[in-house]
Amino acid sequence: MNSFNILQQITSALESLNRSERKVADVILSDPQAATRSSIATLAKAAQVSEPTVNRFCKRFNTAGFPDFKLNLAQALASGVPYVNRNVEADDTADSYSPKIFEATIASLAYAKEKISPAVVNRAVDQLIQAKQILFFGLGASGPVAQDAQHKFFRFNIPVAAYDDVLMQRMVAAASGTGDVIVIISYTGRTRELVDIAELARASGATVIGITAPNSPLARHCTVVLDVEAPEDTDVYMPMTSRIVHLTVIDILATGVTLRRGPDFLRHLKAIKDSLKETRYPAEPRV
Amino acid sequence: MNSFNILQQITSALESLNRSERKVADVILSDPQAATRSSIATLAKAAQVSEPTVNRFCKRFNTAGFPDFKLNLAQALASGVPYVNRNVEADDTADSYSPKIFEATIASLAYAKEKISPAVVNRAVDQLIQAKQILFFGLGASGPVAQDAQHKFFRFNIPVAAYDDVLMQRMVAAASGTGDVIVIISYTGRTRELVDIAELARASGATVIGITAPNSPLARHCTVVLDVEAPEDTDVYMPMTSRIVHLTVIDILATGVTLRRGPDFLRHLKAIKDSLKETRYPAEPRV
DNA sequence: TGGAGGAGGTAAGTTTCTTACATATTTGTT
DNA sequence: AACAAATATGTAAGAAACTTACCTCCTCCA
Repeated sequence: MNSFNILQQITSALESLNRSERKVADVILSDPQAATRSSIATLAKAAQVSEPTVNRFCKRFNTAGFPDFKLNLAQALASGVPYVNRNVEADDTADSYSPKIFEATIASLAYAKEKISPAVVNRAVDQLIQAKQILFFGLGASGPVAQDAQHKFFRFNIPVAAYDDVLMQRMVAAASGTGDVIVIISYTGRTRELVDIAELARASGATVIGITAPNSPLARHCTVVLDVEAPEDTDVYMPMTSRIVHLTVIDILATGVTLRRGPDFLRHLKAIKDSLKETRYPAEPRV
Repeated sequence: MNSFNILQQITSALESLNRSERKVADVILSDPQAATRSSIATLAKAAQVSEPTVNRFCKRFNTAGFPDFKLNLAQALASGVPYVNRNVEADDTADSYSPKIFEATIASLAYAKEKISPAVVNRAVDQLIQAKQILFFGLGASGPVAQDAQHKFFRFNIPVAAYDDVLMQRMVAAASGTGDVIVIISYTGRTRELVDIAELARASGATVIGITAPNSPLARHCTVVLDVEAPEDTDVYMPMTSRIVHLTVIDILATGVTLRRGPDFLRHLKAIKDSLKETRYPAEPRV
């Protein structure tokens, strides 16, 4: 991977640049989009430095030269990953905070996309496909994620349930056994109760799949861990992007299970979907 | 905007290209990433055509020339928007379906980001901030979304509830009145029951905010409609990306309400968050 | 079968980028 | 304070990349 987002690199290196390079950086940051379209001569003139200075600037950021630099810049801009501090600020209006929230969400998905290990996904799907019963556990903001997962997996006609309170989770974990798969969803992986419950479930012989932070206490008690790294806490004291990544991981698991089931199974899903038709107003013709 | 995604344009224009240009297109599509790094000479050689042919190819796609073309290409690649048919296929493995799912999710968020109207967000926040009581309604896959919203808005110490079954929704809608805000979440906007419920709620004097498809039957009965356009049904008979967009819209509404409440309120949120500390294992030092 | 029009190539010209080298500026040392 | 060393920046030439103008060849139709 492309050593993530050259714009951020520039921003964070600003202090350590010397005078001329600083001028170049300022010009680029003031309008990165324009920078991608301009020639080295234009940019040098705008920054009031010589062309080789711009070239050296590019090399400092591990690019082959100016054209390569522009390419990286273009990609950084297109990736939707914000380059300056794009946290929501107290004086933001709807114009500014809604794109910020979309961007932050997109950025964490892009990050998770790179980080997720297909091998681990496969192992999780292996377990799910063999399960006699699947149980989804989540607390707080992860409660609805567990519900959502139940809603998805219910269609596989395997017994499936979701629990969002500690007492039920504990009882169910204790009562579980070989062939049961418990999927625990936790952003931090540091909720004591859930760690206990994972331990309990393992002791009873159940398989535990964790959708949680890598190397967390919870992760250590799981049979399979789907790492979802906890990004910095950019939101206003509420879990926002994390649960969306969790949901996407659930989608991936559901897709994995669907594909393993093969084409006959797709027909079964279609039947379920069709059964909803009558509850709906007919679709209107597209304009 | 950049007349979205040059790779898709190339793919769809494939048929209409003449022999040499077709060769160029093939080389580019076979490894677009490589194309962004190569010179016009390299690419011409790879496609076994002359350099001007490549140049003409670029101009055909409304770019100024080869460098500009490469820039567009780089952005298309980085945007995460898939360029070929990136639907999950029956023979996909975890290597291929997990990135596809991430990409599809990112693409719908990117789309929604452009489509959402800050003015409408503002009107929705206006309603929510004045609400005596907020109620979130969702059925099926939108049930968990409503739960999630409840979980978020609960922190605002306004009375808030979520309902995911039709009977309760109907009763609550009938019992509602002025000052109550009902947020109805529906992907299609064509579920008969929910349309009835919206009508009922309006008749009782409640404000109805819809997070649903534009111009749908449901949308017509709402006080404020947050459009979330229904993308083509790319997933395997399950709602996937739609509910993630809905959740993000909820995040935006919650953020809007938080900001309107002002700085004192942030302290209140922090207190709630801190209250969870004791239920956790301490964070481990970062490596 | 010949001519018109399009497709594609050649080669020269132009722009853009890079390198080598020279000059200036800063920093540290005595 | 003054000099040396290291670093920073610019100049100019050369190389690479890109574009344009023009020419040839092929195809298709009368």
